[in-house]
Amino acid sequence: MITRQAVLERAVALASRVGLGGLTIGTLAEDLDLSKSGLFGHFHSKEALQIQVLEHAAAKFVDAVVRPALAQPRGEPRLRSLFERWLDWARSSPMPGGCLFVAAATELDDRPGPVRDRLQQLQRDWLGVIATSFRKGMEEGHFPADADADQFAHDLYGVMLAYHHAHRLLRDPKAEARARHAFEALLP
Amino acid sequence: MITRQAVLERAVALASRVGLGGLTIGTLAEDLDLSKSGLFGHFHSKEALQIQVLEHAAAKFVDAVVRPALAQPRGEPRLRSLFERWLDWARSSPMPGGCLFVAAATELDDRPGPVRDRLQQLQRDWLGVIATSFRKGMEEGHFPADADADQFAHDLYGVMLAYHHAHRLLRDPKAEARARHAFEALLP
DNA sequence: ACAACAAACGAACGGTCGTGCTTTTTTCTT
DNA sequence: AAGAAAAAAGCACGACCGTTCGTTTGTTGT
Repeated sequence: MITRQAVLERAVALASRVGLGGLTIGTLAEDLDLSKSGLFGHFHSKEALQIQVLEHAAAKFVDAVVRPALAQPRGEPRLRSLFERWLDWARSSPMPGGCLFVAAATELDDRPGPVRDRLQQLQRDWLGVIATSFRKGMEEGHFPADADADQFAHDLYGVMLAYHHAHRLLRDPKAEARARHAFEALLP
Repeated sequence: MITRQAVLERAVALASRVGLGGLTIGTLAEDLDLSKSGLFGHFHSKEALQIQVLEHAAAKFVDAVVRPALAQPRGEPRLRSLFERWLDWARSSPMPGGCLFVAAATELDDRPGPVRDRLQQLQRDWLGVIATSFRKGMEEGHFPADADADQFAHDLYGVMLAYHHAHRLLRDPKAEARARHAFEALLP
């Protein structure tokens, strides 16, 4: 018997390469040495599978990026940790095709439905984590009191997206250095 | 008879919504009131269609963004024009699903082949246009002499990607204001 | 030992995919 | 107006899609 966790683990890896839409029940089943119908029984529709893939990836993301960063001192060190751990995440072996959320964002941005809705919320949450961290930094006096935390979160995510683009599509060896440079320039 | 230009026009619009992979010969044919095989005859494989869609979109991009901006005075005004026209482009009616290149970038970043190669080159060219414009600005004395033009191009594209994400996935009404704010903060 | 249960299977369904063939229709040239 | 060339249509193919169904297998509880 195969555990649901193991299925989702493989599914996340696969979806990071081919997208949530390109993730197919047949190939995923074959990948797990399972019959199509046997796998299908675990979830009861492809849409349900996609959503659970998102949830699983989100849980992994919290474990790999958010929670460890929260262990850092609030303010700038915590923000820096969030950023560095996101870079690791986007290159980590369980995500061989790059960050699943980045791929899904452009894939689903025009396809209404529960999957898109869930992704939207997850991304809002992520931006919220960044903005909240920044606000804590303002309270600590690390950043000017009139700074805009939501704008910072937006801009920082832009740095991450630019890294993803340079690293994965352009295969630019300088991508990481560029991202770090952009991060430093962003801190007020 | 239907002109190749008209076919590609629709194909670009369709692909901007469903991606280059999601663009299907059947739906495109139906969309054009054409038989599948009749349409297929124009191109001789799906891959060829995808590449020509990229080429057509690139030609439109040059017309809508690059060429008009080159008519502006070199340096900062030209960069500003590039940026503003890119914002228009990403919202323009012929691209109802957002910028095709942004969608294709995450879709193809893990799928080797001629389509990916072509897209890679087009994106390098685009970053090159930005960097060159920035260098002209340095010559004009608009920017510090020790600035890094390639880094600027990378960062500016990050601003654009963040806008795309906020506007299209999150449907954030402030996306445009955020993008403009980020642009101003980026200019050295 | 036996019954209850869930997990996995194999086969099949209606669809759609990309891609070849052959035939009809339209367009262009003389 | 006639014939050549190009465009579109029609049809069929094998492959894969998500999904359903009935059956087999293996585990668990009594």
